[in-house]
Amino acid sequence: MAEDTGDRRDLAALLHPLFKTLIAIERPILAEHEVSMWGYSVLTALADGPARTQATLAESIGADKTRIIDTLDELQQAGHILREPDPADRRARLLSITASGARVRRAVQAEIRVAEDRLLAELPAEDRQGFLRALEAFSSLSLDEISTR
Amino acid sequence: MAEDTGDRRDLAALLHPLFKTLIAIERPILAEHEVSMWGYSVLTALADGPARTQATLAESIGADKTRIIDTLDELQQAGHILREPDPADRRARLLSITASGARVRRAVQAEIRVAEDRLLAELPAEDRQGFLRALEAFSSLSLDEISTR
DNA sequence: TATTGTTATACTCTATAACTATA
DNA sequence: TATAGTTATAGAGTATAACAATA
Repeated sequence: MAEDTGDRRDLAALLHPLFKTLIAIERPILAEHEVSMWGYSVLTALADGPARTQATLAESIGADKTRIIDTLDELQQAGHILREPDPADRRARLLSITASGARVRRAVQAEIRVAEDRLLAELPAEDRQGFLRALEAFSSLSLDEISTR
Repeated sequence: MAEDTGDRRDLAALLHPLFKTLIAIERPILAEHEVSMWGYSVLTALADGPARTQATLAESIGADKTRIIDTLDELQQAGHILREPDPADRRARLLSITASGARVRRAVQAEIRVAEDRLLAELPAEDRQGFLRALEAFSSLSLDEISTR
């Protein structure tokens, strides 16, 4: 059986151009729909269900609670999210996605998907499969724990 | 044959935590050897051969010529690179790696490799192979052209 | 006049701490 | 006093333009 002890460049160095390419693919699509990267991230999180506080929402997308405030302001002003004080604890803000927000998120994701598929089509089919499976496998790992071990 | 038209998250979103993990793996190793991320990148580029100008070196590692100047200062002061005016064109600086620089680069890369292998070991063997092969395949693509098409 | 390297400046992101309002 | 949200500030990283030396 072949093992992976051969020569290769650092994974970060290999991944970096790919990552930059993916960001470059997303940027114009997001701009066209007038949503920021963080805004899209928030919409994606809220599409799975409402959030009870801004802090938990921030944490779920790997952001700081102070960093998403402008994002929430924008999304609210655009009518993409609801953001209302929790009657049970008026310190907290209940966050949920609106029909408009859901529509934008779906449109953005669909366009990103098309562009990504065009990129993946450059790969041999078997490598493409392996790549996607490995990404799924990684995403089910708890990378935070691993890196600080 | 199974095609990859199933549901999945955006590739950038899938890649981001992995990329962050890889950076987190590299950071303490680089710190221990007192080299910055850009410094390591420069050493890696020069390990393949000298550079005729700073601008071409910068471009080869995806940086701006103005951005690597402090890095080159540090590497030179640490004795990791040689940086001397080209006798044939005294505007340009000939850049090459020293024995010390090569030693540091090898040590850093070896340690990074060990840590990365530990991470990859969390994946099923077949996914690991597919992942590495896909990365190699991507790196031989001209991603810059693709993203701006 | 063009090119190489350098410096200066501004702009974006991010991290931290301090503040307010509720509890 | 503790917590949720907000604001202010500073720092790192980056991009751009202007500058000095050489061609």
